[in-house]
Amino acid sequence: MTFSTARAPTPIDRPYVSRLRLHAPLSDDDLIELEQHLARVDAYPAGKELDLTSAPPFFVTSGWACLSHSLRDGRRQIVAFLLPGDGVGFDLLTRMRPAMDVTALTALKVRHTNAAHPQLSRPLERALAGATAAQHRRLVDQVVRLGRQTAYERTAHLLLELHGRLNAVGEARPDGFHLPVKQEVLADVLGLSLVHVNRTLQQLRRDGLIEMRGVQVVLRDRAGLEAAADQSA
Amino acid sequence: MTFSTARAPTPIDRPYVSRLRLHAPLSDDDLIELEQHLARVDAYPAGKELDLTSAPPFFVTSGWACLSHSLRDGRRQIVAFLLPGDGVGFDLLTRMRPAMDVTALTALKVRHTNAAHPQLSRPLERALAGATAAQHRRLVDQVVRLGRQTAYERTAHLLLELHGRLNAVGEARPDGFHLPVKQEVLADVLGLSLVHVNRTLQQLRRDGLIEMRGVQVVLRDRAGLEAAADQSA
DNA sequence: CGCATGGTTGAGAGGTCTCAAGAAAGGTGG
DNA sequence: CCACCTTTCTTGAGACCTCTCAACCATGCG
Repeated sequence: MTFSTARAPTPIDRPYVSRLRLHAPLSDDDLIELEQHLARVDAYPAGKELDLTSAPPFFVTSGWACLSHSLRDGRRQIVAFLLPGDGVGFDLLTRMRPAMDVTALTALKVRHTNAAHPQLSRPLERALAGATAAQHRRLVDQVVRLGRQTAYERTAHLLLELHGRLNAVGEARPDGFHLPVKQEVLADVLGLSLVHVNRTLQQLRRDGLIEMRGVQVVLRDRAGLEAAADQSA
Repeated sequence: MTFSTARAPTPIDRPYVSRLRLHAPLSDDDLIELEQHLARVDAYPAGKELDLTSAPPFFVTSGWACLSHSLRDGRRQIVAFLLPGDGVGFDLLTRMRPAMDVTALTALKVRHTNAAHPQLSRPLERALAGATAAQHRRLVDQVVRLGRQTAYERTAHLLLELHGRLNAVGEARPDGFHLPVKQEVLADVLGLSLVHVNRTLQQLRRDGLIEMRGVQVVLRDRAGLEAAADQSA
């Protein structure tokens, strides 16, 4: 993956473009401007914790990361997944330092802005604000999942969320996606134990809602999943 | 409660001033400017749902409200409490409309800005951003509570959060505060059943951590509560 | 081939839920 | 000021969901 050409960015190489375009139309000029604000590329191995204290905002260009908080006794809650195309450090939530860890869940590549507060054009700002709003909406979803849904419902809902997000940046198949994290990580997102995540996934499989071949997830019955995920008022 | 005098605002009448001053120093001129942006006062009875679709941002001046989401089958999750001094609609989170309800939990008074996007001075903007950041931090706390803490821990943590927030706007005693909501509401915030909230509060009482005389909560053993609330990494 | 890692299974314990009823508190009209 | 009614809190008992502990299996890799 290379970032040397500023023109004609392709969605594949630039997931953040796909992501931003969901929230506001961006002209070629906007994209060129965006590229000019982007500089340094960093890569991290899976498991590496990122230090955000002094780093400018960045976009995830490939791989998965997470925002998490750990309790004294080792319990960990993943607050949000950071997927390709996601911006980190642009908003107050992801710039929040104290007591929040950002960890690479897989091999991770990120692309930093060259300034802490890049001065962006209106459309870019609007797109970024839209992406931030979407992130906040997902955080609310996460609260509802953890507070009021069963393991089965939570899992169905999360799988749908992940598929939707990956699909938006061209990283999903129409009916499935690559899930590159251990069940332990799913447990930490879902607020469940590893064992129960395993059993819940099996139940979803037995019910014909999903299929899992290794790290590949197939959403076999989307309507069923959506019914299980509930969450609509 | 009157809002007619623009000068010499007192923290009691203007909880949002206390709140904002936590996050940035504000001069008298800043406060005068703020007052000029504030207009209409609305009052709502307990239980009333607020319509944010077309309303400009506002501050809660007295009473409690909440941001919540309900599932089809009636389960409700309160995402955040809105206490006196809290701003609503200034940031992306609380401006978020679809599928989020804002409900008055007690008799409520709010003070609207007269514009949807008031143009504020630097210090005011900084203070508002700080308040928003604090709100996001609390949302993360909420995720951790719901995902990884026991009923006992959640409850202790919430009581400390509420005391801290009320204290910051002068609505708490040093060792306690007025808790104007039913246990059912606490249940919906804590992701627990009403019955279990009741039992958990009793356990906290039996352990000598708190005291509850009607709606008055006394934090009898702050160190014990903090230990129980854990959540520090 | 053997180890390491991650997934799967079983069994029992524990936390939390639901249902249901009884006590306390608060408000209202006589 | 009391009687009554409603709301809220409290308590009990059993069911259920999820957890922990502890193996065992599958896969991949040196």
